[in-house]
Amino acid sequence: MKITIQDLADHLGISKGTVSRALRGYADVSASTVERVQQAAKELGYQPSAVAQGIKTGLARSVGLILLPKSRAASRPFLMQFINGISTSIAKHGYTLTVATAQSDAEMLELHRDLFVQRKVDGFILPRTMHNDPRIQILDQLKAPLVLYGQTENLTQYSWFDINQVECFRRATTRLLDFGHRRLAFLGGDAPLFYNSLRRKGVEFSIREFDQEEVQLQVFENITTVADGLECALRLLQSSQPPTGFLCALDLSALGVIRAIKQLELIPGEHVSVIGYEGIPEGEFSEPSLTTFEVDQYEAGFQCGVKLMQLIHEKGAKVTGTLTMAALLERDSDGPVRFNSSELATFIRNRKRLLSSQEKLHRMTEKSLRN
Amino acid sequence: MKITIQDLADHLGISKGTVSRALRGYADVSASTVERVQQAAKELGYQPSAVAQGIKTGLARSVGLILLPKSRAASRPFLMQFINGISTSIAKHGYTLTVATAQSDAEMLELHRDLFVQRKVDGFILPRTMHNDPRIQILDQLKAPLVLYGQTENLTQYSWFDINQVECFRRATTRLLDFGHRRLAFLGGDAPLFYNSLRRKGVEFSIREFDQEEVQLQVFENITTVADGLECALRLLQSSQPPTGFLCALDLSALGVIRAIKQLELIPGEHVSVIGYEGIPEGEFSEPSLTTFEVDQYEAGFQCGVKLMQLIHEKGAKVTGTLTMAALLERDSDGPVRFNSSELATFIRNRKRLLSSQEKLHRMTEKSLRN
DNA sequence: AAATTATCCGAAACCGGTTTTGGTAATTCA
DNA sequence: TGAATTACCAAAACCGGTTTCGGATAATTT
Repeated sequence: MKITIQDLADHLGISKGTVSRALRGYADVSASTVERVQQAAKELGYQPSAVAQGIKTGLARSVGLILLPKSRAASRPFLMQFINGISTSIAKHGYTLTVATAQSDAEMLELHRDLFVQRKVDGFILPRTMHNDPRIQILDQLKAPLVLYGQTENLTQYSWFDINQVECFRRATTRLLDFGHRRLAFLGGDAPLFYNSLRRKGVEFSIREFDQEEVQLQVFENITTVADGLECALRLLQSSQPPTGFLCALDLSALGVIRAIKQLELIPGEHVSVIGYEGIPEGEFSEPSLTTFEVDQYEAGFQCGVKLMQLIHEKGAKVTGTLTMAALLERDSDGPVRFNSSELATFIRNRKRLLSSQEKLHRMTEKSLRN
Repeated sequence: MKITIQDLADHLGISKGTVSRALRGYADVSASTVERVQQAAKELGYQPSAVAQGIKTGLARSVGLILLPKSRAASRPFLMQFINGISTSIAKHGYTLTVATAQSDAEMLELHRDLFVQRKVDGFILPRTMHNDPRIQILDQLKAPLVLYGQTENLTQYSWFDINQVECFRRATTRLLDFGHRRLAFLGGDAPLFYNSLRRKGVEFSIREFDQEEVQLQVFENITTVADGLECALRLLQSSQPPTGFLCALDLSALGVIRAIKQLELIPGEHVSVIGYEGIPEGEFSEPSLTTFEVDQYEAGFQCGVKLMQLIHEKGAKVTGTLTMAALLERDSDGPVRFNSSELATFIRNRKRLLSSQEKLHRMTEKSLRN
């Protein structure tokens, strides 16, 4: 069924070495022979086995991407686009993407080692970089080419691609400060991941630049889901000194904050401001729509793929780092401060007290409308 | 750097054939030699090259999954879990998952052919089955093992896994009918995909079973996003005979419908009922929470992987089909009918007229609360 | 003790390619 | 016209494994 190079050679009455050299573009094959071979290859549908090629070249023509789907619920909305970017860029070199999942950190490290030692992949893309990322240590030992999606320590030794998240959060924070907010909360994401400290750093930079002592910042970590954001914001807003502005490391937690604000009968973007990061589609349709930074995950994957191809193919290629900016989507979940923290606290307390009377009013309205 | 079987043989002072037979568990190797070889392999970190193994066995030990990320915005929230399921089940056989993306239907078909002919994969998992799926035709010609995630024509010839979507939508529809809804809308998804006709069929089955003539159904297709659902529902609800119950092929469009209902100042689950399908996380946190069917994408991927491994490894393995049920999450977006279609139409018209007066009232309330 | 059988392993063939080597025929050059 | 290139291709080695084959040794059987 599957046609081999020997079949093709027999069919043409020439040696398989010549067939190979013809297809690989060696100079010592006559133009006419090259023509005949290519023609026959097309007719018979011959394509060399990547497996057999790999044995001599030492390359598997595949790059590895290992994912850690911690909880079953964890959905990564942009995985598709990230994969698409990688796949598109490496396809130009005849490469494919090998994806595997690990259920624990230990298994993840083992998988990296095994895939490379078994020569199933020629290199790796490492998403979600951690502090002192253990994957890097292992792959360094094996001298495996790698590209980081995200930053880490010792950045000059590796190729990497990242969004300038420090700058994003500096800008987001300055935006809220310019709006007049003085009491802010930063809801950080996964603490062990490097991005988290970058985003936090951006917030702190901005506040330091602003150098007005009255600015206050509360920092939280591991707020990664809508539920987390909802719970955290509810608690903060009902405290004696609620923040009037929320900087969220993740859109998901920002959506939770918006929900909390609405749950307290406040208006997001008016009474309390929220800014997210990532640009998930739900942010566009939430009420109000979410001010956030739009990250182009396709581009991220594409660039990582390009860099990895360089490392693998260009001998003596130097490692490169790239930092790009995400676009700020100025939408409706933030705006000029209306109450300062104390006023907001009072407002929320009163709201609560009068909630029942308002409900009564609302029910009256309902009834009058129905009749 | 990388240690080969020859290195290992030299180190032990035996032939590489014996090393190979020892590691592959042949009977004609003494227990002591097997022990020595395994020990040395572990010490030296030897693992056979999958590439070199593949040339003799003819297997790449990888399965293909080709994705079509039509638009850049298309996020598949459950891709991660689906991949996780596949990867986990095939890892038991030493297999990995090769993922590639195509930008057009033609490129997708080409990719299937190329990956198999180049022996980069031993078989495929085909998600999102279509009517007369062209992928199947191509892979049949190549005699490539395949497993469908979803159904299609000629089902007895292939291994497949699917949710019983007919039954899900039959149940959802009967639920609305039992709630007293008599005017229904079905918002279908991607028309060319097979699932769409199944879900519609379930709705129609239920209505036929119910055999009351006064039940009316409107059917729409290609409603795949929140925006689509919002737009479609807004239009329908403002018509002269609005549906009181919406059956949505996708959670995303159901969320759009909920938004439309709220936009018209109606209460989802009271004035209008909505049922979705898929179980995306946002459905749990929407207001009201979305009644929907929860699909276990991990399990789907896992079963597809298991079936494909059977086809590849068990000679003469028979194809198998599996149909499972998704769990109905009874949440708050549906309930007993309150108005029939005509009443609802009147209600919506009046609402609109009185909206300004209500707003006035609302602003008054606001003011009184603030003071 | 001789013949037979098991046990174990080395040697070699093989998988499907790539790359090197070497030889023949056609050209070019002196 | 003879020598030196050049152009082209067959043959063979090689990549890192697996698998077959056959032989030497040890263990049984007769």
